[in-house]
Amino acid sequence: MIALIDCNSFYASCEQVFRPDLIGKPVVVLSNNDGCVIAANSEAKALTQIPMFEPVFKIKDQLVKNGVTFFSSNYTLYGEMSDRVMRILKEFSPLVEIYSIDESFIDLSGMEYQDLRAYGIEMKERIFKYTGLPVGVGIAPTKVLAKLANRRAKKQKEHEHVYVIDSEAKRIETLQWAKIKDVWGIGKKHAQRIQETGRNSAFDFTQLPLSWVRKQMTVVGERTWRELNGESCLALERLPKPKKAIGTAKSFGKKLEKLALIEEACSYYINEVSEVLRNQNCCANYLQVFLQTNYHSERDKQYNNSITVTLEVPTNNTFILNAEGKKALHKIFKPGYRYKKVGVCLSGIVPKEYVQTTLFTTTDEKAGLMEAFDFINQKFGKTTLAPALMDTRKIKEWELIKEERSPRYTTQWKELLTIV
DNA sequence: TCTGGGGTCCTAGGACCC
DNA sequence: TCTGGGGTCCTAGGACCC
Repeated sequence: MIALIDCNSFYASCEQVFRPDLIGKPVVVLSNNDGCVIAANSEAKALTQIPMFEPVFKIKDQLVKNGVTFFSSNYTLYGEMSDRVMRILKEFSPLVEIYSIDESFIDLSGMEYQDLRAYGIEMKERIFKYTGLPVGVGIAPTKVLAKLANRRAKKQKEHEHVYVIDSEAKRIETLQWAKIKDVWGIGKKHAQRIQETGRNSAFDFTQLPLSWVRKQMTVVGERTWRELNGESCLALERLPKPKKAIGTAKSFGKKLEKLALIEEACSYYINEVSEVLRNQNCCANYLQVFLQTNYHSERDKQYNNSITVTLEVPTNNTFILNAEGKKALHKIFKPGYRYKKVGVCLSGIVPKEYVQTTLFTTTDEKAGLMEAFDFINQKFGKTTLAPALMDTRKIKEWELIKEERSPRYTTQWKELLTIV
């Protein structure tokens, strides 16, 4: 058996833990630049029918009128709260697959004859007691069914956030209850294609011939079909897989026209992704840089371009990547546009030990430099050392807007919760 | 005025090899 | 008259996830 534990309205719940005055009140969390709604607690959902990813400017009046509290996203806080939850889950099973910031699959094999519902309730209660975060628990023989069980736990009040599929009758009942679009792995397009055949529930989907599923939905759809039918196809992953691509791209706080400012943002991103790459003990073969104007705007002239640089020797060296990134950016930059976003992406990722050098280059003589660089930044703070291009001395004109960010209660001494 | 960010996997088709 | 068979690698595009 497999359990799926996920946190209810995770970001909003994290904010409420440190703001008990908001318990029972509507709370939403906004995306970077306070652009869209990315999380809403049940009170907020009930009150205003807020569609996720709705641009904030369109609904701000409505939110204010209904007394909704909004927060800018505070990923430092959410990441650390997530760690706490995952650590508690490890007390319940030796095999925990962290699937996302707010959910994990855990292995319960060998426990089939225990009272799994009681075990699920114990998880839920212990997590709430230690972290203040509410979670839902779904337990079933396969991952896809565990996802559905979790959904049922959350949607049907009488289950009190824990639901176990431990019999054929419960499996069928749950499949009949679930809509096809609610199944994990079936998105908008496939749901539509399935509904066009006159099938609406997850159960109906399991009755479709496998040949049809395979043809329309590839092997991915076939696995979903089998998992729903009780055949496990998706194993739990003990270790996180190394990343195949590492990228970052963020919208600027305001539109930018000057190359120098875009260059600065680009170097920040390269600094970030190369650090992630080094933590994975890898090097990258390719560096992609892209640049975009605001495609929502009808008034602005549009321009999007990207360029992929093949590095002479795979590297994770911030300075080499920065120099290459700058050259690439100069190639695609065109003056006269109001730019919205710059992004970088490292790919062709290989383990450090496998790097193939050229005939005329020796292995990186300055390898120790990056180690020292990371060590110092870890000890004294993120950008204690940084490429000059980043110019960390001044206020960043391109920086994200986060007007309503809560304190980083759990990671910054200066931002600890104070009780008056 | 204002619209997020970071990923994965699969397939078809082209180009190429012997 | 009649033109094989078995592969690999790469990329773009589609679909999905949180």
